Amino acid sequence: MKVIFMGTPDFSVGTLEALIAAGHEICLVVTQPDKPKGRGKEMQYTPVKQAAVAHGIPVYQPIKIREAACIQELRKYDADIMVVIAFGQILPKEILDMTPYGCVNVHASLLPKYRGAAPIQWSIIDGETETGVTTMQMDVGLDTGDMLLKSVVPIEKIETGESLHDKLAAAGAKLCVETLAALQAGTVTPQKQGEMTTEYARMLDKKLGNINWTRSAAEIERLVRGLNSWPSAYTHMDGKVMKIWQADVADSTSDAVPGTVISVNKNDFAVQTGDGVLLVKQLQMPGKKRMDAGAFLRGYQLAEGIILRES
RNA sequence: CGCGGGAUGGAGCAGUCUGGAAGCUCGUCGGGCUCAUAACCCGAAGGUCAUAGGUUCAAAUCCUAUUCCCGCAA
Repeated sequence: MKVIFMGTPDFSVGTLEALIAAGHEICLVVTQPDKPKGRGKEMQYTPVKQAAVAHGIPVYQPIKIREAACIQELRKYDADIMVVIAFGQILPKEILDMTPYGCVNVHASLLPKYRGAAPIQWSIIDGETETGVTTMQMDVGLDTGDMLLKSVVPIEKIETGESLHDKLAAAGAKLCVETLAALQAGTVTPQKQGEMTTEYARMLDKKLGNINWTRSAAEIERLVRGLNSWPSAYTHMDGKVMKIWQADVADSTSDAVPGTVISVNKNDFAVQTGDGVLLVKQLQMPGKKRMDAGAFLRGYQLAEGIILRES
């Protein structure tokens, strides 16, 4: 089919490539405007733009897609369908209705659960045992469109936000190709999501990673995994930010106040939480690389009894 | 030119301000002790102190340039 593809981050790239590989004609790629990024504040292409350029596909980067001029621009391509995946802007009804097959969205959860911006990480933080990807026929609501196909992905015990992101991106790419084929063949029946009250997976921000030690060790461990590798969970030691990249829940406990380092071992150290003890396995200090707790302890000689705080 | 930290045996760090013998906690290898050990004791190997210049009697340390890594902010 003749496809207009809309997407921005890494998550979208696999699907774009899969559509190309499946033989669809991508007549236009729409992505967010380039922004200064990184340490030098250099302008950088979005991951989707990089891929599009590599494939020689025209790129369109509107600041506001809902403006009339932008809508006119899209009309010129006379596409059969639009595929939208993590684009980052809300599409107006005019665009949703523009093509014969409408707009298909790939969402990284089993709808209607985890609608919204950060379904991947929240499914880990909440302790779900499985998640997946869903394709839907977009409507004006946020992730409320009728569902087309689903693919289930289990969440492993050691799953991180990043590892799950990669799995779902791959699953989404595959499912999107299948969805287009099914739409074209007319073998798929859109299914209502229902009006169940569902919580939106709100956008991640840095503050979310600030560990509240009065939570349970199990919750903190899930937070650490879910926010790895972005934006990361962290706490403060001696006024410095300590990012925690990997941790385990220990069986032991103590009556120390939450946040207290209750024991320092050879390859990790134990922190009292509101419920249970967390073993810190891998961490990072400002200006330093990620390192195993064992390596950290050799250089820093952490003292038992020190208290980790939220600020 | 957004702000800032860093580069020292295999790992993590100290030493740099106030130039003058390469240090600490580990790891590795050998030996010892032990029923045994990730524990303990003894010993050993291993570093052009990121790179290139400069100052000096003398540079990890001071000056200049370069490369690479990272935190914040966006």
